[in-house]
Amino acid sequence: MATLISSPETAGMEAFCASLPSTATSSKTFDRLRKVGHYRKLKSGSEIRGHIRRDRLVFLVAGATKMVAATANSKAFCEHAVAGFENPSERISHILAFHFPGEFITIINQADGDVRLTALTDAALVLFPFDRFLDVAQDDPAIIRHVISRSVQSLYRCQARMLQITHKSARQRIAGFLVSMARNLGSCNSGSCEFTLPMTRKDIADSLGLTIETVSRQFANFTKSNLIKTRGRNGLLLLDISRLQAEAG
Amino acid sequence: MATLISSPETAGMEAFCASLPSTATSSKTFDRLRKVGHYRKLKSGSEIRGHIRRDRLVFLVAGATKMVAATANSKAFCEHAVAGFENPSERISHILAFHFPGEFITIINQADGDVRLTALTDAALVLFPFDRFLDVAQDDPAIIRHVISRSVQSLYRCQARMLQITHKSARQRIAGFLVSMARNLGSCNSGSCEFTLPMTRKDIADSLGLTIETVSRQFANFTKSNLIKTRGRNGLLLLDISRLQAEAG
DNA sequence: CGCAGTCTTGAGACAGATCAACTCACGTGG
DNA sequence: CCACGTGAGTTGATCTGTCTCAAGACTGCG
Repeated sequence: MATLISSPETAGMEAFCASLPSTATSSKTFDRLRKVGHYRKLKSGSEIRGHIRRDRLVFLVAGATKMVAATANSKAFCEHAVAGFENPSERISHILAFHFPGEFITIINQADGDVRLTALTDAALVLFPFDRFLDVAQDDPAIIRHVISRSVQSLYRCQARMLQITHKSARQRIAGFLVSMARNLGSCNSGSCEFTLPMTRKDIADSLGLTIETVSRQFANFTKSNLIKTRGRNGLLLLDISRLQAEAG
Repeated sequence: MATLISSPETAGMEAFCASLPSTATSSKTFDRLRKVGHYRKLKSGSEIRGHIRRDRLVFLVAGATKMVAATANSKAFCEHAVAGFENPSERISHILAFHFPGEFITIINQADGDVRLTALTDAALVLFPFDRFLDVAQDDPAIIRHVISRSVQSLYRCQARMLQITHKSARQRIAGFLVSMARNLGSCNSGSCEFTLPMTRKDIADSLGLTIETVSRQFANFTKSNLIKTRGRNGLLLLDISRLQAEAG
């Protein structure tokens, strides 16, 4: 059990295995999963493309990522070439989710969906070809259930977010976003909490279906209401999470 | 193989089994699934509550259903008592999805999510306790993969819908909705198509994040544009699905 | 220190929500 | 079979929140 000081790679795999339910029968399964998985580091801003041939299951070890979807008509994306040449059609991009350490991410290779996983900070992940992962997981009831359970939870969260986006005001959406970030980045559910946002205003806007201007205005409003304080560009101090929670509705 | 004339119940189970991938090994699995599943008819308007103890997997044999989510603050729903006593807070309800024959539906028992499955028409379904379904499916690689694949697809569709709802105009959303209904209710992807909508304008509005008035106005607009014709309250004739598809963007 | 890009702030426009009145479809009971 | 009532749907007038366009301020990097 006591592991020797391990290489980053091994450490990543260990983190992944630790997140799975540990059953008596599964140490062999873990070994097999280690062989199928591929450890990888991702520099901030770099990405995994959606046009991969096979579906992938990704375990996020460290850092933060976003999943970006481009709609069909805005497909004429520049290839991220010079970085910052804002194509007007880029306005129509959308962030499906942010991810934090310990999460499973499913990248599926759907016809129209040009989906990309982009690192918001330097990140470490373990990549599995989906079918090969299943080949191994098949033999371990606990693991396969874990994967199904995660998948169902993702669906549930997606639906909850849909509710949020559809029937809530900009102020409510931002409040909800901040509470969620407090949980993910500051591990707090109440009181006050300080952390650094890994994403830009545009990322926030794109994930909530708003514009950067509206996001900025709401940050200003919350500051006026003494609910938050901004620290430079990305630093953030939430003063009363419970009240923010209430604002989110 | 040649089945005797079967009771409705048996027919329902057969329809369910037929939807699964048929592998050589699985006839025994089917028998076991039949034992775990519970066939049930649902009268139009009646529902399966979310406060069930265990997660459920539901297979829709016939009819149409909607999955309704009530947000936390509108929890003071009247218990559907006299049916039609419109509580003002009912405005804040949302339809997560419509379902049509052949679909798998997952009802999860989440803390805040007061989720209900309601029949839009008389419907027939097969209910499985999720964990018992998995107990059986576990032994059949093809089936467990099928379930995972369906689940992942649901997630994908949810994300696609999120895109739709977030960045599209009312006209685009309705166009997309109509095309989708043509596929589900009329089995057509192009040309013209006639069918009866099983849901009300309010259902449509709630599923697209609009108001009934806006939905109504868009129907009127499409009629003026010679894209659709309404036949009474629920009858609908789509005149040019391709053009509607284009309108959806 | 200066530049580039992000973020903030303001003024105006517009899509869709809201409020309100009206019409119509459909089922019920005479 | 038709008259009637009720809830669904339509249509119109107005209002509001968010987007859009535009200018300016700040961060953080080279």
